[in-house]
Amino acid sequence: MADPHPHAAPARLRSLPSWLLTQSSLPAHRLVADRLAAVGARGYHYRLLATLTEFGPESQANLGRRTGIHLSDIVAAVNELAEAGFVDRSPDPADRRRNVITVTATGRTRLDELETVLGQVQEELLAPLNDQEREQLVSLLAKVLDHHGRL
Amino acid sequence: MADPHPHAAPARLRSLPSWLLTQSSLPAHRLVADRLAAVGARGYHYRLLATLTEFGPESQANLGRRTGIHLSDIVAAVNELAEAGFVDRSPDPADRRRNVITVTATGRTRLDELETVLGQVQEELLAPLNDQEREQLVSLLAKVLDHHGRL
DNA sequence: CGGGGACGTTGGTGCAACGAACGTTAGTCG
DNA sequence: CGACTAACGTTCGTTGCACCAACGTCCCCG
Repeated sequence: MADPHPHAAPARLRSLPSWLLTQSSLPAHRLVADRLAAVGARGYHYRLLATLTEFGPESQANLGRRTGIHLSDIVAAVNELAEAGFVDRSPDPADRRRNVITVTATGRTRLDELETVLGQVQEELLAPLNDQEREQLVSLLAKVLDHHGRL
Repeated sequence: MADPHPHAAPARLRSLPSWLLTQSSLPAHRLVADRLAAVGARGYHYRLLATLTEFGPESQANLGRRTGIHLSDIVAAVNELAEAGFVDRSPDPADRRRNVITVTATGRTRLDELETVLGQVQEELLAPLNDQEREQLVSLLAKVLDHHGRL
């Protein structure tokens, strides 16, 4: 037996934050996408519904800024949500350039549904961490995220 | 002024580990890709060079397992590295299915070079974190990563 | 009232991860 | 020894997400 762990990653990578970050984002993303797909949703849907219920009706441009979703992708996602009856898209009477997006009652139900799914995903994703470690991770990542991009 | 922070992300997202992970992996990935591109390299190159210098010559399949890079992508990356003279690809006399990849002297120099670049990237990426926090982050992410996929 | 700038929409690009298929070679087991 | 299974390397193609470019519409301000 030459190497007891022929699959082990090199130490240089295992201590490289940027690598750890991008690598662990893969299972995270996959889990989220799969579980949401199982109920016919996408990550964008949750992001939008969550933002709308927290801040109230907003324009698509603002939704893009809050969620980090590109404007052109917002269009498609809102189309899907509107078609399913989860949100309402209506022109802003005060500014006819804008569309005002509003969550519907069934949209709020949908959000709850997705929230349950995502709760299970977090559990699966962070299984090896205890509660304190999870809080630490969230806090650390939030700091990093704040430092780049969004305020 | 209705909302002092029209760009702020909703609290639901800001406390959702899977979202924080995928979001913060974006600047990380972008920084790495850009800085490496500036010296004519890609993330794959560093991963491969680091693995080879740490474990010695290995087959492409094993490199794939260690680095998490898909076999078909290994081919292309090794082509690039070999063409630049950073690695040597030769058939394994003991097993003619395999290619044995070996780092060259200039390859080791190249690794040092990339390591310097990546060091600066980490600094930039983790700027808001102190040393202890960085260690925590690395430790937490390693746990998560170990739990999924690679041992 | 003219011009710069924001908004929404469409269509297309780039890239990393992944999947499928194939020829070749090793190891195994009747 | 002969057949079957599995691993390796290679090529080609696909997917999914973030992003860019261009356009028409409309607001606001000087």
